[in-house]
Amino acid sequence: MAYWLMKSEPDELSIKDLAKLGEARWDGVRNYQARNFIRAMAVDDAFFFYHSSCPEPGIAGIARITAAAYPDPTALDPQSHYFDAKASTEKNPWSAVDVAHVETFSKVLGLGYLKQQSVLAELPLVQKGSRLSVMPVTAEQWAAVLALR
DNA sequence: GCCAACGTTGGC
DNA sequence: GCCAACGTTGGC
Repeated sequence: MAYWLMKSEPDELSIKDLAKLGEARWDGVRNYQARNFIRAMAVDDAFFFYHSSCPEPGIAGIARITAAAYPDPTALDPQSHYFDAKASTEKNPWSAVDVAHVETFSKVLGLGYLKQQSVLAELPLVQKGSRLSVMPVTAEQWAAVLALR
């Protein structure tokens, strides 16, 4: 089992939204590096749910993968914000996974706080200029963040 | 709203 | 293949 971190704008999907829904499709990833990580995910992999572009950026909880990567339908939907005119049913370069809520942290672990943790120094999230929205997390990093809850 | 940093596009 | 211009991300 592998560990990951994925960013979501809480205006679009927050950890509370996911808790209410139980399960959701994680779509709209439009970056090849992030997509490759999406494709490497397996059912029951866990990930940190990160809130980005919001008043309190940080890790808000945990979710898990319930369906491995499949073609992202939003790329084919002209009504979607994530529509990609170059994508087709036969050739859709984008992938989505299904996810389920596991845990909402009692407090958001803020980005500034995470940056203070030396054990997380290698995590792209805390590195200057990194905009990667899906990234792998090592077992050591995973355990370290759990201990901060 | 600002802006640094990155990714993508497209001319050559 | 290079690289300038542009668009996007995301913290502040």
